[in-house]
Amino acid sequence: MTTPRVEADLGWALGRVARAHLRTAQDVVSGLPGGPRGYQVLAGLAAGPPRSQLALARTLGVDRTVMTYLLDELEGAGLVERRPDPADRRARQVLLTEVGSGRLCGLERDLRAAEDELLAPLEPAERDQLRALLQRLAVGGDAVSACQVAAEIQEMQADGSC
Amino acid sequence: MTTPRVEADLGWALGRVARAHLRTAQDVVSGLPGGPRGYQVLAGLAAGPPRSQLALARTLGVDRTVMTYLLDELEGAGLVERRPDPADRRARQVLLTEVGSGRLCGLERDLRAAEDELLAPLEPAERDQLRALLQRLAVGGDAVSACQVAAEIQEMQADGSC
DNA sequence: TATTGTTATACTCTATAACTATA
DNA sequence: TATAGTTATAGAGTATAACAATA
Repeated sequence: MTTPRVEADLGWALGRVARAHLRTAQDVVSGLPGGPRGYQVLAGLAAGPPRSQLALARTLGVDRTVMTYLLDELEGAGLVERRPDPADRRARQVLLTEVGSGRLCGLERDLRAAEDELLAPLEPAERDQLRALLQRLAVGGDAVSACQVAAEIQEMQADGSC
Repeated sequence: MTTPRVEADLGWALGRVARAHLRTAQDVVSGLPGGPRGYQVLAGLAAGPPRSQLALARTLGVDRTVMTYLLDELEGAGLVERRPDPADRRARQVLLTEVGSGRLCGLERDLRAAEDELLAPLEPAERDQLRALLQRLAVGGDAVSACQVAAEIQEMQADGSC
């Protein structure tokens, strides 16, 4: 054995890849309020019914206090809109504005390109494998949800909706 | 489309999985100086020639100033040892102590078990796939290095060295 | 002049608790 | 009593610059 054993560690590999992706994403979304997190908020709002701040925070894996700051910035930039939830006056619905929707489309394209560069060491089929495996883990291993997500990605690409 | 589009995002999936792994690792290595980072230092020292603090910092992807604090703690706990490099009096060689080596073995076993739980949604073959793909990306896509790492993992497990 | 390791400082994130207004 | 959102504060983690010793 000549190589340090840490390279066999899943946590080490995950950390390195995640950090590398974060650096890439930061470059791509530079200027966007909230950085990569801000992008994820926009993506979390797209293609679905309006969501509460709390629901959004949970999908993104951040505290609800962080969501307040993020949305303050994004709303200030005119990318999202907060409106009271008619069904529950404690909650607020968050929506993507026209501007935000357009911005999201461009960012998704740029990010996809940057990611392909990041995944360059892998064959195209392997990249899809990695995406699929990580998605299944991230959605909680629920095979049905994972399958649904995969179908929607294809749909999205076929649509040309973005 | 009913599910938020963020779930199709690689950065989102990577982030969620990496955070989940970090939480798991923090539980497992609780009490170890430096937490998961401290474990990675120990793993980085195992099965190789003594390494300088800077080399170690680079593999772990942290600043060299962080390495100083980490090693202060680990050395204080008697897990590693710093000695002057006879070939370069600016540098210091970092070595695993007997205690550190033993501690590492136990931690590796516990971590492996915890990781299997984390990867439970995937079939055994898929877990290996994911590990392999992430490793190849993390070592920089160098297929030779990646292959070497994979061989060493098998060797390690066959060895029963830990 | 560049590099290794150390120290001190500042900045960014994150976690926590407290507060309001609703349910 | 519990929940959604906000605000303020403290802590961890990280980045930066400056320094001494050596190459």
